[in-house]
Amino acid sequence: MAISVEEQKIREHPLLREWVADAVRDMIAKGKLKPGEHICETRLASELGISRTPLREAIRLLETEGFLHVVPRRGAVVRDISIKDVTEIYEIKAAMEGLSARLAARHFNKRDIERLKEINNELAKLAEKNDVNKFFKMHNQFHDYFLRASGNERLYQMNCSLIEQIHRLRLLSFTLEGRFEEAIEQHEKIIKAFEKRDAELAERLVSENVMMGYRAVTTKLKQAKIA
Amino acid sequence: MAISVEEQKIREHPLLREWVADAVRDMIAKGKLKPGEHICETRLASELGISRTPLREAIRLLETEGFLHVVPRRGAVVRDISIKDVTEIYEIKAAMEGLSARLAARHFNKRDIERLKEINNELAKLAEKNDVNKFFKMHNQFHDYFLRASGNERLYQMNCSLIEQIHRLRLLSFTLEGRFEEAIEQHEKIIKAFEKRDAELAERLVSENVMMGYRAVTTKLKQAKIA
DNA sequence: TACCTGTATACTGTATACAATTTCGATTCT
DNA sequence: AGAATCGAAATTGTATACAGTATACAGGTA
Repeated sequence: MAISVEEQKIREHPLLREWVADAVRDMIAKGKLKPGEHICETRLASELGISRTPLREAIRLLETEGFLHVVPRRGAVVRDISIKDVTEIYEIKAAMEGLSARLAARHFNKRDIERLKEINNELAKLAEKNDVNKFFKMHNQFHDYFLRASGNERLYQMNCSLIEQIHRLRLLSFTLEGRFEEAIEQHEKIIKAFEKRDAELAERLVSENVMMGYRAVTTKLKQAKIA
Repeated sequence: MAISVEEQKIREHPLLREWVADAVRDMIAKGKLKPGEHICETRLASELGISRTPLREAIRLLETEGFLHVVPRRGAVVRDISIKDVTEIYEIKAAMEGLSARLAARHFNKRDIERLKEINNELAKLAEKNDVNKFFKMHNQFHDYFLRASGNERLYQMNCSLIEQIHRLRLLSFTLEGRFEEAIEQHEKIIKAFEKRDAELAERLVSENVMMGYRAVTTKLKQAKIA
């Protein structure tokens, strides 16, 4: 039996503002809130069955996350993601993930390398099955591994909030022909760099890997714009 | 005649939440709110002469900026900046500023180079006068120049909110013996790299320049901890 | 017709009121 | 004495009320 919306609010999120932020992000991802659309606090709050206070606090969060653009006394509008935005995000992402690889390489041990190999093997299996969703999740785990291992908590958090904005686009990009194999191949090279304890090489390869993701995403984006 | 606090709130900031955020940041910087100290919304709001609503919205902002740590249903505490935090921030800052230099180098023209030289000349003059505050401001302008010229708006914004957390520490670090000269010298090398249109070199030099700032800050920080 | 201008309406910004939770001290029990 | 428990006070979370501002539209004027 389905649980009520009321219960759901409490279950995963002790705080309404976080539940609301997730809900709004979801509405944007699903296209229920369209780019450029103005958000009326009164209406949206009543639609979500809450008051304006937690919604407004969620809006502040979504603003810093880049989902909304807020003009004083005019309210929030859903930000459109242009190719320019995607470029900006990927430029930063490449630098940050590259940095994390360099930092992580300094104290990577055999166990870490093994774990990366395991993940990449899993990716190979999922590629065979052509399971885009699971591949995407596992792929993120690969990258998360050295972002976390970097030991720089801020780096990890900032990267998370950055890629959340392009979550959907990234997912979509994995439906491109040959995308799986390309990623797995590059991951292998990255693992080898870690094995050689070559931090600079790892940094460069990860950066390049990210920028390959960028090309995939923009390819998809252009396809979508035409269609 | 001095204008009232009420008027000041409106004058610079059309929005109370922004005025409040500035005020709280200032209180933290001035030590009026100490690290680890719990923020009581009711009390602080009345102290500032406002209601809890805009204060709460400011708290959300300051949380993402790293000034406060918020535990659900327990409120916000002022975050202490440890050496670990400073390290994290500088690692990211070095990568981001380096990136901005590389990006900016691609479309830097003679006018841009001239401007950088001008700033560095100003810095030399201020160093002579030993004017720490003005030197600090002008120094920031130097770095802001290519952060803006990178054309990556997010990069600029993210870097701003990052260094705001260590504003005071950075200012303090310029009181170190030989810090002025060191900075000016490195700036000259950076300018030369831009002149040569060597983006990679510019990136590396800027990164190194940032990490030199890191060493200066940690030196001061350790001095302060002992004193 | 094009352009003001005034007014009604809708919406955001701020304050206040109420509910739920946590904190802390007094009290009791072991 | 120390641990456990209960309850009042304090504090956060949420809802609502009110005030000020922006928007849209009708009517008037050049």
